[in-house]
Amino acid sequence: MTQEPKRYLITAALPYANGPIHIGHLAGVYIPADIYVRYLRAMGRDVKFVCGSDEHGVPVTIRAEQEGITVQEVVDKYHSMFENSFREFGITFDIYARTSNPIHHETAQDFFKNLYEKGLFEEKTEEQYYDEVKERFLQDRYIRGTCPNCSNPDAQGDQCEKCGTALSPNELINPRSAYSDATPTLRPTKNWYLPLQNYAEWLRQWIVEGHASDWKTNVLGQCKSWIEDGLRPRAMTRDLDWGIDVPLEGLAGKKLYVWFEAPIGYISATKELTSDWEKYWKSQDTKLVHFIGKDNIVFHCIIFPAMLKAYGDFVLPENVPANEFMNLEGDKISTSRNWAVWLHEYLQEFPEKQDALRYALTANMPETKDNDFTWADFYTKYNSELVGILGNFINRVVVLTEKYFEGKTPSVGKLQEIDQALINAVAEAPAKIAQSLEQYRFREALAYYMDVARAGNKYMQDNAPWSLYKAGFEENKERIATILHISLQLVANLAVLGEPFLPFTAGKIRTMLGLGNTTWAQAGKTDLIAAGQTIQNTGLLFEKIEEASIEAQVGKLEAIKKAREEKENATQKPEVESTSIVNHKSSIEYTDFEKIDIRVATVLAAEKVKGADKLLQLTLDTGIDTRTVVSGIALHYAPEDLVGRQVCLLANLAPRKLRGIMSQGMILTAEEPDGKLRLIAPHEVVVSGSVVK
RNA sequence: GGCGGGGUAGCUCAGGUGGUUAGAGCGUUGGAUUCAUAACCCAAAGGUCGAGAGUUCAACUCUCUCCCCCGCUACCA
Repeated sequence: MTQEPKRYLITAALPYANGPIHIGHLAGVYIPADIYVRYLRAMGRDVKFVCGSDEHGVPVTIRAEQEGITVQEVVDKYHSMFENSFREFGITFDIYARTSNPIHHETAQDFFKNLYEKGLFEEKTEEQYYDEVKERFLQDRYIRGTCPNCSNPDAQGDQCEKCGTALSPNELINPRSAYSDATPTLRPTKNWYLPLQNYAEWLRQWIVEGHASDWKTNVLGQCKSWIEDGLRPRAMTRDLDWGIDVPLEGLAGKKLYVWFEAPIGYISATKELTSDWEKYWKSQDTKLVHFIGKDNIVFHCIIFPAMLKAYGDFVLPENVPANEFMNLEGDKISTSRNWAVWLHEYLQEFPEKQDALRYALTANMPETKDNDFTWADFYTKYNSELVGILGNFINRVVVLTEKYFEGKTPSVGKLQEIDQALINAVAEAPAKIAQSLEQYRFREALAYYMDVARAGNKYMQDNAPWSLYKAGFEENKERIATILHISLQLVANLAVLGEPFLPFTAGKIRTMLGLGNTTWAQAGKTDLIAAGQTIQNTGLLFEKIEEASIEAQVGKLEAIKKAREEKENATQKPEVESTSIVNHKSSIEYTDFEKIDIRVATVLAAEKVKGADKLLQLTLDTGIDTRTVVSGIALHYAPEDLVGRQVCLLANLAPRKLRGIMSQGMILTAEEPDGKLRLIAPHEVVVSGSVVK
């Protein structure tokens, strides 16, 4: 790092092919990456910018089911949508690949085989939910059941869409397969795990010690937290239909874990791009930078580097400048709830306004914390900054040049102090902007860029060439010429420096000035336009946005919100009417209660769970069987006091492993306000197995 | 419950090895100006730097406790 890297490999997170690109993706990943890359290219550096669609995993299969089309159709649809909208938006990937490409399958399988043959995986056989009817293992999302939180009968095994609670399949009441409605059973299945704990010390040194000063605090903190928490083996294969086959014999229906193969997509995309790909991946003088959102930190900072290390030879990321999230009008962006500003829609509804969005999202980039995008802010930022400061400055220079010099660049005369001051300010700008960009401080870089335009406006105002013109053009001609000459040079700088941030605008300025492609080396110079060069007034760079078009956008979002609220009210309200009963949870029907099997059980044995301070392992006589239940009451009851006691057991709760012990039910307790737990039991001894209702 | 990040002007955010009047952009108000898309330029108002306690000659900056937001995670069941 002390010396300049020979080449750069820049990756942007692979967008997942189950929904369109929205402003959150842009602000978090694609805009910063593209700015960085455009800057590097302007610097004349050797850089490759790779990305592609991530097409495997469970959610695309769900999307296919919802839309009633094949999975292939889903990924094809989103892949081409991504490709088009990125291109139109000016995100300049050197290659936009896809993980369904054969070259990716081969690369990912080779990677797996390499680690497998070195014996770096742990094989583990575990119980997984299985659909006996369809004869397949069920991923979390394919298990449906009643949400324990809001009683939504169609909650998925990983999350309830209604109330947003994160779930695991065991939490669902009455779990059933999404395919067949059959009750899933547990079946053993073998999978391959990457023992991340073996890389913990190496990761700690590399990240916590090695990158303490150059990685962003949010990234560093998250990594530290993971490492100190203790890394565990992570399954690199899954029981799935859709994905890349595990390259071992006799393993039908087993695929590579998406988060194993997706980052390898960066490698296969580079392979597809150039036969020289190894130079970018295996030569230590390459600087690898991953642009991602904060949700991807663990995969890019822990898992993928561990994989690369395990394989050997590969370069590791020099930096992973993850951004936080962009909210929309105060609410979290959500694809499934349709709460987003979609790129393809924006491009259609605001034609030729790519830079407006690029500007708003860069100026407000969630670099250190979550940020909020509002249309009102977009509107004022655009009208007051892009139109008022940048566009207006350029326009006034061009118009004055037209008026006073027939649109030809006048020659520079004797410089005054005020001219020199501006020239100096312009000369300093590129280094300032570059330094911010090198540190991934995009907002700051953009602000410095705008400062150049501000300086231009001030220069105009202070020199007021129009006053000199009125006072007498002939006697002031040299001075007016000098002022406009310098102003035009400044406009040229706005094109050069603006290329990373506002590429479309930069292009338009170049056309006006008759500049060819520019490089960063030209930035800061004030001889970019020769005297006599004709300036073409090609019209305003930025037209004001009408309030109506913003109102339309806000209205669109309000409609979505209203529809959602109505839907929620409609599904959960009707019972609660003229009663004055205060419910802490939403009402349920008797049929909901009927699903619950509570019965009295007698404690046969009780012991503390090793290594857990809150858990007791209980053996219960339920009247119908003898079963094990793990309960978090160790702080409230001693094991010996429990033997022989009767307790109430929620008997049909899905089994769940706790501290390695399968718990087959739940003991009911009353929780006092101070957190003290008391067992619920019948007042008199009853027959074990008596039903509570 | 634990961990990580954040809580600084109306809005979006900078900043600080503790030390004179806490910064920027936008917004607001006033002024100046008219080349320019009522844009630009100048100026002002506006903050008990999440709350409380402590350390210190001195804290927004350090320590502790607490509250709120975002994320991760667990021995919630």
